Amino acid sequence: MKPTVLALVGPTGAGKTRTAIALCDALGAEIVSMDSMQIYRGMDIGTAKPTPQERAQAVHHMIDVADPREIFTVSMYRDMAAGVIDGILTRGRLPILVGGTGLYLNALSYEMNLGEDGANRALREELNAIAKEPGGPQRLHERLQSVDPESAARLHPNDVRRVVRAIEVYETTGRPMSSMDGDMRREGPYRMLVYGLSLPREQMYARINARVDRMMADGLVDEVKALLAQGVEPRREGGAMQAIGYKEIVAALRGETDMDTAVSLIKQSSRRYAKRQWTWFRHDPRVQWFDFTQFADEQALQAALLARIRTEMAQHATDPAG
RNA sequence: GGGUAGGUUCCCGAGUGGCCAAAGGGAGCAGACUGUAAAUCUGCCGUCACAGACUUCGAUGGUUCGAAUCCAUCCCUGCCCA
Repeated sequence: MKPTVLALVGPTGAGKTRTAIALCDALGAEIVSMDSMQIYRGMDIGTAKPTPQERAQAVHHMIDVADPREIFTVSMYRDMAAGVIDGILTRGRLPILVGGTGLYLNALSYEMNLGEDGANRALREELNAIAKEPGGPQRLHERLQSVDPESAARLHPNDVRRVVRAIEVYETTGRPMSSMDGDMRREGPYRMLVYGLSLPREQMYARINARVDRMMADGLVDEVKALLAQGVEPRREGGAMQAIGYKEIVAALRGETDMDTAVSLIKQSSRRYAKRQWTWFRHDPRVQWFDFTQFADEQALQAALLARIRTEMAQHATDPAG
């Protein structure tokens, strides 16, 4: 019988952090953060990382485990988080995945073929160089077409990143990525119970805007300065500085925009990000949604969520097919 | 009061007689997503009974087979002179 793992997902600002903490005591659970940016040390304000006080209320994992000067990837996340989850289970506790990075949830949910071959950096750079030439994206797409027509048909020629990765997979494994589809869809080692927190679009956007203002008041600019002083590269593709709230402040610090513009850009990207998360999770059939407007207050929602979790865990325990 | 530059679809901004529902960008909306994922990519974007029709380019009137584009008057805005 696969061990049960809980997941609490939803767009930014939906209240995942607080709700998860409230759940932990009652369930004997430990939080495994599922956030691609809270991973990095020194990025606290802009990522809305749980505060020290919050972290004292429940055990948190997968926060501050990466150096912002390094690039932390999905597969690294998957490997490290899997170890953490197994440790929690071994201690007889319940892991609860909390965060808004959909890809990370899937990496833990399915046997995604991430781990077999490391990124082929040299080849990737070579392909990326081709992509920058005029007509390059088209030529890359044609190249993929000749070795993996199925993936090529799936990918838009402008989707350079994915085209490059598909070529890379073929070149390094000798197998087209599309032939691995079956492997990648296979269920992973855990039985996932996924819950989603949501609220109406307007409220969500209003909360995001307010949260960004609070981040500025809390010293986001200084936080970014500290990261830069520490040697974090401001312009690298990938890694910490592509985080919303950080790249915009960097631009302002360099005088490319003024601070007011930066703040409104942060709000805007955050809203769009929330929309993308919403799109992602809404299309995940496993998610059971809890909308804040359907409950009198936060406590009522938490109580309902807790009741649902208990019911489903009990069912699972008695389900021989489980 | 005089001069001057202008008023274009949610915003910015092309367009100077037909090829214009009107380039391009932004915003917005929708979608995708398998080792960068808070990233990246895609589609839609005047209205409708949608292979067509209808209403738009400050307002009104005019020239013309035909106008966002030409003319007249008016309204408004920026700048300069008084």
